[in-house]
Amino acid sequence: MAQHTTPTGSSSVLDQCTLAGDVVHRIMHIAGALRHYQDTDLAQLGLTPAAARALHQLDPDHPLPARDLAEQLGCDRSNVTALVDKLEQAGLVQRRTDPADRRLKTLVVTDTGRRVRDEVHRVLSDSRLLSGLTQAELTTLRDLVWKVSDGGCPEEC
Amino acid sequence: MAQHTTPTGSSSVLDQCTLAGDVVHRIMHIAGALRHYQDTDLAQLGLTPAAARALHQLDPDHPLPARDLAEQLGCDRSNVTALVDKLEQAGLVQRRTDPADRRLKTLVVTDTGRRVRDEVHRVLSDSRLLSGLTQAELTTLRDLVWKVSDGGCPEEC
DNA sequence: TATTGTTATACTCTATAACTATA
DNA sequence: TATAGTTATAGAGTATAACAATA
Repeated sequence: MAQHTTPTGSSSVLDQCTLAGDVVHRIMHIAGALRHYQDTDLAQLGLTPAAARALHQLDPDHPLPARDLAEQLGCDRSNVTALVDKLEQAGLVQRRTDPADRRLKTLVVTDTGRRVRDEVHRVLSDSRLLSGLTQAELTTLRDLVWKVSDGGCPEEC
Repeated sequence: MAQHTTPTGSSSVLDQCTLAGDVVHRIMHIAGALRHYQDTDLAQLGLTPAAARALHQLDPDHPLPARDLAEQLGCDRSNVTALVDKLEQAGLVQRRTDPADRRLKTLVVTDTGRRVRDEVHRVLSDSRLLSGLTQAELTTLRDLVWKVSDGGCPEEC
């Protein structure tokens, strides 16, 4: 890290308490707690967080080339190799060379992988942290987070 | 990772669409996007994410022993050493041995550190992702996330 | 030539264990 | 003996660059 000199006249204003900034801080705090619970539970399934999320992204009914998994995970192709290595060694995924384009290796979820993936999904959907909200509050919160993440209509699900 | 055998009779039920589970997924998605923006902006300040968050935790007006910073960051003492090394090399923080207990080293934020910390705070409060919400929706969202994170009353801030 | 998957390599973040200097 | 900070080390995650096989 380089020696730091004073940036252009930054004010010392502490706008800690803007409404939106406060929401951002709280969301990050909640997400951190959620991730902590998730990672602990994923470890009990014998999976590292990244491997579990890779398995979760795979669709058992529509095998995917590794390139596409990398894109879905938002990481480089080179990382997928190690993740799939782990999943393959655990018997959850199989690599199959695509006969139509032998450069591609499609990732097939095994029967065991299917079951573990369901458990991973359960872990990633665990909502014990939201248990303090009423059903009405949950619905309101869902609509708001959907609006933020711009995911379309909640009814589609 | 160990060879995986079938766990106890797990159902193949796809409860992807429970209300609360959906909210959890969305929160994680939003938090990931927020973190992506934050880490990019923090890098432009010449700071790694962890170093920036360490600086952010420090109170310029109330120097803190490294042990307490570790606790606030939720990580081990041993990691704080490297983080503070970076901050000290960047001229943002100084280590001072506590004369009352020479085992302690208190972390003093320099004048430059104060200014950079303000910028870090601005980055961590950046709410461009929430710009699609009305003021009323923001207020509702704040109340809900406060209730989830059980942080007390919003008015205190 | 361009693309896929792989390998080699490096950096960040985090944890554990052992060491030191203080108390 | 107990605690604070440090060091050494290891694992996980992610990135870039170069390579072999294939298109």
